[in-house]
Amino acid sequence: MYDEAMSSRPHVSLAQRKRQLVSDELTQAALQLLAQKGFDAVTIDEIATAAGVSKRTFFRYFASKEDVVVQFLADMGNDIRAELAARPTKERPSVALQHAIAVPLAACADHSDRALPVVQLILRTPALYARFLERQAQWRDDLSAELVARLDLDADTDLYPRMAAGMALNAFDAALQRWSGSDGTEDPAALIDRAFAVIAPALNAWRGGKSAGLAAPPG
Amino acid sequence: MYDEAMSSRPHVSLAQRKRQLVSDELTQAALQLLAQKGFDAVTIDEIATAAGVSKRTFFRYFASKEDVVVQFLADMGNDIRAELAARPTKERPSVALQHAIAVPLAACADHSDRALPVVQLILRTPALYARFLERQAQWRDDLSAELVARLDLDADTDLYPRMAAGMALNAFDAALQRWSGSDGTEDPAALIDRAFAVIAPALNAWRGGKSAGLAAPPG
DNA sequence: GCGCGTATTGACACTCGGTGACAGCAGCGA
DNA sequence: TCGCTGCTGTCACCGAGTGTCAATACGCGC
Repeated sequence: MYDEAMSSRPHVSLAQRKRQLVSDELTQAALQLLAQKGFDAVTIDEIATAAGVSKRTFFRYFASKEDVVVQFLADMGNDIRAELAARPTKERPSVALQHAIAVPLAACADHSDRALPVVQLILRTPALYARFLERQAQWRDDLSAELVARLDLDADTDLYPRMAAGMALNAFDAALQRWSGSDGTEDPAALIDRAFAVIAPALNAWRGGKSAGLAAPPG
Repeated sequence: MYDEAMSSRPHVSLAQRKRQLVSDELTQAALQLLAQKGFDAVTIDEIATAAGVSKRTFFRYFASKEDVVVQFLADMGNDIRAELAARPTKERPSVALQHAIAVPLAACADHSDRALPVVQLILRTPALYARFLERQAQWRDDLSAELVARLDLDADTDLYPRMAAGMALNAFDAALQRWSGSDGTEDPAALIDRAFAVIAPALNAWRGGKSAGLAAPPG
């Protein structure tokens, strides 16, 4: 994801690039084997051997078998939060959240040749899907915290940020499932549009602050 | 959960009750040990031995270590869908869904002496939470199907049922987390009320048929 | 009461995911 | 060149989960 090779940083000293190389090799070998033979039919020994390292080394790079796959989409969580943080503070939550979701998703869909098989593998493999959902829960907490900061809310009492983050990720999930189910045919941006059309009334109906004031969101 | 012992069914022949007994013993032993020592610190051998059976027998009753715990809340999914199906067809989705969530949750909170520790264990243990989310995803699909039936929608094109089910379970999850975090102090019904107050605008803004509503938020 | 099919169980062996410990080896600065 | 550091492979190990098999207990027809 990060293209450090381009900028001629002096301190990516050999060892670091070596490490990155092993990691990439491992990821590539894992994704290929898993997508080809199915999650349960591939042992970690196979993956490691295919990447030219030992099983022990595999676990020095990834915490679990699920991790290799889910890690592939891991950065998206950070991207979503970063995207939200980058939106104008005054922007309505629905718009900010929609962009925060849509941009990384579009970026993912842009390399659909690599991303689509991974997404399909995740959505079809219960163990992977469970881990994916677990990670989404972390994203939800992150997004919620970001919303609390943006809107100056009280996280301990207000249910809005958590629900809003949940709804946004719900839209993300639905779009991802449709996109994967259509083998990449359907347009992710359009799907996100439609999903947010459903949840927008709730996102925008929020009444700011602790007071039960009816102040409409800035628009 | 099911009280078959009361009705004098002739065909609950000994073997069946024996099986139920072992299952209960296993569940009880597992929940006690896991809540006491933590999920990872307890081996299946311990649980099985505590219940007076072999490790092999444990796996004849539960598919995994996570399953013993999550199974304890498994029926709630069916209850939620049944509750939704039992609501008047003409009732607004927000009201029907709120009842469908609130009733089983209240039933759960009624035996908080048993349920609370289990819920806290699940929410605090990543592996368990992941499995719980996985199960919730199934509930979401079930609820979605029920909504499609109730509202006579087209499941293949309309994102509303899936999003609505997701939002409802989002409310469920948020309420559960608050309830667990407050050690059972907060009132689940009130939490559900507040959560549904957030999502209701979206649930009610649905416009029947295939036309996707892109209207501005109410107000 | 007696034999027989069926279901349940414990014991054993095995695979695989995952971890700790240790020794060997490459890079890099003094 | 020495020594330090980080990465690696090997080995031993534990626990989750599964297949197999013999033994046992239940239910049923006789």
